[in-house]
Amino acid sequence: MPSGPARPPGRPRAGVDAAVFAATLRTVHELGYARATVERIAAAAGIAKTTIYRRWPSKGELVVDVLLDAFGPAPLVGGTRAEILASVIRWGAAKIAEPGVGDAFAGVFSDAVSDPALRVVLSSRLQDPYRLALQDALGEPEHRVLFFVDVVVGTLLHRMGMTGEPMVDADVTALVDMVVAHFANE
Amino acid sequence: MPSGPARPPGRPRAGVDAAVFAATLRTVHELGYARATVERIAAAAGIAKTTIYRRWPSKGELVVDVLLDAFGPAPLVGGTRAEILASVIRWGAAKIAEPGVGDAFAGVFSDAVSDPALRVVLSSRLQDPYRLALQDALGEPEHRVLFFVDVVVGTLLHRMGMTGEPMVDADVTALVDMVVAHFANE
DNA sequence: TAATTTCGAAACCTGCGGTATCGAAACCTA
DNA sequence: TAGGTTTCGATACCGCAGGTTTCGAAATTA
Repeated sequence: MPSGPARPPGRPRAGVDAAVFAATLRTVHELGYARATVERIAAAAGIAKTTIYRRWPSKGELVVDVLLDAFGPAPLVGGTRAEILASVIRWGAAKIAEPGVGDAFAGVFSDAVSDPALRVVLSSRLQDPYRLALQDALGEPEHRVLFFVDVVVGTLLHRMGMTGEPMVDADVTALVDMVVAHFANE
Repeated sequence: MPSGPARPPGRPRAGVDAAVFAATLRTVHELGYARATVERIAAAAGIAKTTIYRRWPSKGELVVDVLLDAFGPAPLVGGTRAEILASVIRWGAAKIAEPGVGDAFAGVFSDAVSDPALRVVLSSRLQDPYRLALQDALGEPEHRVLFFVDVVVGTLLHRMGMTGEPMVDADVTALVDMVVAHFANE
């Protein structure tokens, strides 16, 4: 028998992560980021507020985990550099357009502006994995990929923040054209 | 006699706007947007918190006025379309890099994400004047200029929000190159 | 059954945006 | 100088959200 680490004594943790993630997106989508209080999210997930704070140290870090779960790994397969760039931009735009995802992203980004600790979490846990994967897939230096992320994510979030609606397809296409023309030169 | 509107009776309003604007930028620069409370801003300006709330209905609208004062009119003089685009991008980047301005911009933008009323104010009082001036100077339709603003402001604010520092000159140049190549085609 | 760990419910603290109150100060008119 | 009007400063206050503490009940192992 592969005697894995024996289960420790005591009541086991309930598997509530998926329910909390879904409840967070639903609540943020319905009420907006600021009115989606931790207490309301817990109620929507059918658990107690204290259970959330036992797993996540702050609302911001909870939302970072929600976004990691919502985005998943970036699809970086593709032929030419232009195709890779276009597909990752369209993938990001589509994810941000999903109910609650854009609001959650803009909200946690906003919180991070005044919270250096959260900014580190956002940068290291959410941005860095995609940045490293892009550096690898494109063979670009770090600062060029960081600029790419600033342009794509910044543009999509600015539209979301100013209008409350995700960017329409025609403008996503313009973004793809502009960015690909700038980065695809070999 | 040019009987202008006679001064109404009662104690005249003190001219505190300039002091409040400066105190807001200073406080936001030193403490960040969230910790720059209205009470601290008032203290830095040497006035009472109630005096601020007599003039501005909310912290968000105060900061919008601060930004209007800090940015001033956009410099849209210039020869070619490319020159106009480049100069307005560099002007925006330089303003956002001024102490407190970038933090205040990112902060009020963040607040607007969850506050539709503030979003309307931000859009109509801050974005629209520059958008209209750009439409006029470039002869571009509204949706193209809105896309331009999303790209430029979104990129600059994303960099500011993720790193806490304004965008360095080399990256501003890359932004200029990319946007000009996309928009300057006649 | 005893020990251990998590859960839920509730009370609680802190800080901030925003409001209400009220006496003092500054101005105009008579 | 006196009276009316408006703004100012100080203070207390309210609502709400993030986050903490407490404690008894539930779920598991040994």
